[in-house]
Amino acid sequence: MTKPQSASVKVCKIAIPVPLHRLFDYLPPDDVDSSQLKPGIRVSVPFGKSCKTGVLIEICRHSEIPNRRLKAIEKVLDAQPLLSQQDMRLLHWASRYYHHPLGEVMATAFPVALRKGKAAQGQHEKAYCLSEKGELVQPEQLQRAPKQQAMLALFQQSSTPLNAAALSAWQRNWRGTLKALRDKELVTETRLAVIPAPPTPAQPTLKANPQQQQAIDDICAARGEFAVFLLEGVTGSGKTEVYMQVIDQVLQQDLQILVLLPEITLTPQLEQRFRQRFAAPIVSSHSKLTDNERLNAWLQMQQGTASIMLGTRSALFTPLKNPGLIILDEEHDSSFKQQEGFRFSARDVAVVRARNLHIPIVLGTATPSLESLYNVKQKRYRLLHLPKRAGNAIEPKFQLLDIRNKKIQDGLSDLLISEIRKTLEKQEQVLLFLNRRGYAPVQMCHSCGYVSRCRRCDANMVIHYDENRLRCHHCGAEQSLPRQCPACQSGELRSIGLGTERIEKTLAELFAANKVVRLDRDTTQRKGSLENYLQRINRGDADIILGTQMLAKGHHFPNVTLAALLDVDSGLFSTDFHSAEKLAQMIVQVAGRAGRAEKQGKVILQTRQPDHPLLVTLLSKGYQAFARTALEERRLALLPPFSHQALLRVHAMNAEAPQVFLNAVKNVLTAINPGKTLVLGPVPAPMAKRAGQFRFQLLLQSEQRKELHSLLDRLIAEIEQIPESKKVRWSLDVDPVDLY
DNA sequence: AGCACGCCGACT
DNA sequence: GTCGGCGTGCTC
Repeated sequence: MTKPQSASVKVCKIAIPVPLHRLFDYLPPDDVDSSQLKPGIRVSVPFGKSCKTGVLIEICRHSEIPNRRLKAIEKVLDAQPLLSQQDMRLLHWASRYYHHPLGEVMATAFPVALRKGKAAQGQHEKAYCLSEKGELVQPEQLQRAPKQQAMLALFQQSSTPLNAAALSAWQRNWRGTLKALRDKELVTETRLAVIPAPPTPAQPTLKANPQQQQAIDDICAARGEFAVFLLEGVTGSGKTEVYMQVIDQVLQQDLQILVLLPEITLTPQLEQRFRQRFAAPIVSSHSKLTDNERLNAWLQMQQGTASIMLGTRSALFTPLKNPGLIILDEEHDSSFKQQEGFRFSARDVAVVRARNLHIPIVLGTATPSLESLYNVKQKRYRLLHLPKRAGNAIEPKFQLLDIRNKKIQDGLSDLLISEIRKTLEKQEQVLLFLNRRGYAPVQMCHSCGYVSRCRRCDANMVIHYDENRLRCHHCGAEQSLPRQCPACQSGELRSIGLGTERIEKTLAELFAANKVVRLDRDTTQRKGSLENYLQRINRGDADIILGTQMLAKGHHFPNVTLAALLDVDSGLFSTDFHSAEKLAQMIVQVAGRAGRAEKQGKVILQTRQPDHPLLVTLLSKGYQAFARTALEERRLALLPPFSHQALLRVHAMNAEAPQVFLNAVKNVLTAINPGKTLVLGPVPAPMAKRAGQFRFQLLLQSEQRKELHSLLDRLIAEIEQIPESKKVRWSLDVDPVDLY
């Protein structure tokens, strides 16, 4: 039985996570009192053939859609909105600023469990412990089942119940073994309390040096008001200590702290330090946790039962019952910018969030982004500078190693090899950095020149000898490694270029007596394996550490005294104007890994461009000087931050459609453009074909942010009218950081 | 983005 | 004769 529809029927505007720039109208559910329909609650609605979880935005009297076509909300999921009005405002702002559909923006504020419509209730996490029987059984009694034997021993050694995360860290396929032990009633299931056990006694705070104290005082003086601090300090300058002492004071006011970090790899380390220090509930949120773990963490911050959250980019929108402070560490790191879908910058949105909440935010880094330095110049951010701590590590010595016309074996020059040997003889560790994984980026036939290209991308397949496969790093396509040239059937296939896997094999030959550890996405894919490697390295159970990006991200390797970047040149010649900044940050960050104790470190950069101004300025005058020069270049070229950009990206299966569409867009733009905004393109994307899709882009640039944004508003309305838009998929990237 | 509908090639 | 390829269109 349905209610008679009176003239005063209300219409609910729902934000649904689909890439469409509009809200969807629904009738209120017939069994629910309208007082329960508060903006911000989640609702389940029929959408097309399926059901989706959306957020109620507003209730109005009328709909543009004829009433008889309206469907009713199926279910109200929340009694109260889970997000505060301020956070809803922030999401509306982000949707407008990034010109991204509100439904998708709203969805990113919720953990996956809530996006799927789960109730906003904490889930007690499953854990396992020994049964009474299990405590008595000797593992040796399970002779015919070595895996069960090992797991039983693990339980007998552990003083606490083990959860899924702990078991995964122990072994990848633990579920089968666990089931066998539970069937034998040696292990039983328990539930872990949501709130962690009473924390360990807090460690005493260290005595801050004068500069640290100044920073702490400045930040604390801004409590309860909006202020942005750029905390610049090289590795070893004691940034974390500043964070912790400020956090301590915020905790004393019973306020919460949100700490954002670039990658999950850093979270466990910092979490451990925080747990030793604070007698306050700490939760973390990153992609290696299960949906329920992340839901629990989110709810505990929302309800105020946890005081500190450590999380990655997606933790930015975690609701805070009593917000007190936001800390964003490694602010220069480009992983704070989401690179698909809702392409937001967690750093920039975090600043806006702090402003809305009237709380301070601290951006920490050893290598500030040019945008942040510019904001300091504009007096929008306050700079706090921590010099290197006296008595701590000595500045590493840089050496530009000119490898032109030098003998070089798989990317390692003779001079570098002898430096490595010298370091190893002193029982010290070596760190080698190459930002390319796999064995070699190209496989080529020596007799006919055939190259193994990806069928779906404008890219070559990368050789992975370890798995005996060819892989495309852009679409994930793979095939087994051919033994013969597929084109001419000759056996002369060669590996061209370098990857970490190849260097690893060369190092194993050159330094057969030493242990080499390779850290890249291929070797650290498994949960907990990076932590295992890092422990190994710090135990001294590794002599040469070789790896990609992830090496440059803040890990402490106290015994490394030689760091080398095997190929800096590939970073020098990119079309993207950000690349110089990224390379400089990378060099400084890698250098930060070397020589941290009393031993002076050495940093070697292999290059065929020893006179390149970027390298010369950076090495002779330091990062600050480099940044000044780079900013001046941006100013002269009117590039960001001296102008503002938005990139319209388009892709389609059809090769012509993207360009045809963008030409039409350009025509529209010339008609509505007030004149000062530059329209550059359309041009093919740097990788014109990727995963079978043809890609084009159009860049808009303006000195006035307002002008750019009002143009984008009008453009989006017009785009939907362009007939060609139906044949392509398009998206906007506001403040793009890389043009891929 | 999903998802269904719809019209043309290689299979039982 | 059908299964299924992806071009097209729609979602309140």
